[in-house]
Amino acid sequence: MASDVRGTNDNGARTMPERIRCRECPLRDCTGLLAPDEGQRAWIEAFKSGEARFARGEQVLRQGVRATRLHTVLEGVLMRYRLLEDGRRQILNFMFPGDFVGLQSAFDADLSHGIEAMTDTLLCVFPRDRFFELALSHPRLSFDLTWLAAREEAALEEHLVSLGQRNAQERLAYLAVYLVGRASETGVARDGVLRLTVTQSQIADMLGLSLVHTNRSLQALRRAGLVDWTLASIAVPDMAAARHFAQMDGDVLSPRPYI
Amino acid sequence: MASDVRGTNDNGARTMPERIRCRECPLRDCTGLLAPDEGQRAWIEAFKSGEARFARGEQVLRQGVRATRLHTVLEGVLMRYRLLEDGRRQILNFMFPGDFVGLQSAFDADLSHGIEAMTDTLLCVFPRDRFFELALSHPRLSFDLTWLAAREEAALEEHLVSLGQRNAQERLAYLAVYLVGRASETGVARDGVLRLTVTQSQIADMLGLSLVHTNRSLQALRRAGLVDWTLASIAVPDMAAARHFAQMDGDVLSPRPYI
DNA sequence: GCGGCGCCATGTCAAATGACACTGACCGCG
DNA sequence: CGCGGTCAGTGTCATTTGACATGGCGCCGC
Repeated sequence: MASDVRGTNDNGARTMPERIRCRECPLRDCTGLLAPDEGQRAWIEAFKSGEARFARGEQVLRQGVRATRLHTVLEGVLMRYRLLEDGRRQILNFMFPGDFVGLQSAFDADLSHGIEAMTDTLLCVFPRDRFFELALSHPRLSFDLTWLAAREEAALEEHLVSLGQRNAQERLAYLAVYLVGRASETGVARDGVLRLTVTQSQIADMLGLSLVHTNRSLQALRRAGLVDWTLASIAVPDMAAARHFAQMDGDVLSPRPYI
Repeated sequence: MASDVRGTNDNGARTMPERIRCRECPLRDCTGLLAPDEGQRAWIEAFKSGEARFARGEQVLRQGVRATRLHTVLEGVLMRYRLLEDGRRQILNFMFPGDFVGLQSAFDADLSHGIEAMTDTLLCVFPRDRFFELALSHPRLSFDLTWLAAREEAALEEHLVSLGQRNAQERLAYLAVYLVGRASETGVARDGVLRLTVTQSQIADMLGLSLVHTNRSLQALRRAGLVDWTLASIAVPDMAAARHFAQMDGDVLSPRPYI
């Protein structure tokens, strides 16, 4: 990777001039994603300003600052979180390949959340300045963004149901199913196993549980054979059973567009 | 109202032929809203198919069915909720004048949530069929929808932070501040008092608390002088104090566009 | 090999929250 | 007027969840 370095952005991450052509986009063959047609690809290619890499643990966007870039995840997994003044942290969602990162910063002044890489990550970079222009001149693009925003909204709603109505074990089962599902869609996981390093502290901060209680509840789920979640991987041996345990109704997955 | 009845939709609500011209839209002078310009107004007027009224307690859209209409709230307050199979209910958000109702149904098959009127309500009705066509031919409209979706997303994130990180009293204070704020923006409340009938059971279902605990925590807040929330009204005597108590940082309110 | 660090695990106790049963106020209705 | 329904409020007790303290284990740098 070191040989790729051509510059450094404000976060210290490696930024590279555009190298991947959209027609060779790593997302193009992903089963869960709906590749843009040739016309759209041309607009996107014109919009794209380059790529950026981040290592696990690095901050992609910081809460409270005004971002100048928009991103699409090409490879890797990220998380979006919100910090309270006294240090409490709420993880809002996880982002997988194809997700559009930073829509909020396209509209708003300061970012109300931060974004951190959970794995080494490759992002497609767009300049914020041209977003307006592009969205207004390319309705299809704008439409797809609306679609993505609606999807994200639906995911947040699910999380909200979890935090509001499910107990600790149900939340954990829900989150495991959600993550493995998202990862499978996007080619990051297969066979109900997701190799991703998530600490129990991150799980706790996502689900509104204490660290200790998260630990105990994870063990209970493991003993029950529903979810086997270790530091480096999430395994859901029986998806249907886990979904039923967490009271998740069938949510139909339609392929997502991406920018 | 009875004299206005011209037809009945599948929910039993009164539907009327279009009577309000967009240029006389009740939203046009609302301080928190950004009225469309003349060009946009023309598209919207062409898109609009009529109006609908609902009384408090009526279901506007039912969870699990495919909706055929999209709405903009003209007058009144609604709530969006999600039911689990065993009867648990999570209230996801409240909708105020200017909000676009049913974006999800523009994309997805079945609705993952229901919508219920909290007050008597007047909605602007759009046919779902033409949504695609219109969004693709009018980028500005599509752009505004993205904007609205991003806003809704931000609200859900706030709620998520509440459920995940705040204790019962903080949640209640947060919700009171949120509701009074939204209502003030949209002209429904003034002077930190919102006259809106919300039962403690609804509050509990929004905040993931039991009914009893909601009751006790409300009383504690009342004794502390932070929030006075009764069946028919929500009063926040000192907004700054309540915001601080709930650890809400300043969120800047920019006027919302509407369709 | 040693110390420090990050993470998981566990024991004990306390606090927050929920379940259940009941009361009283209010209101619309016949 | 009584009746049933809805809703706020309370008392008591159970359960869930959190706080704090501690130990173990693998990893890494020195």
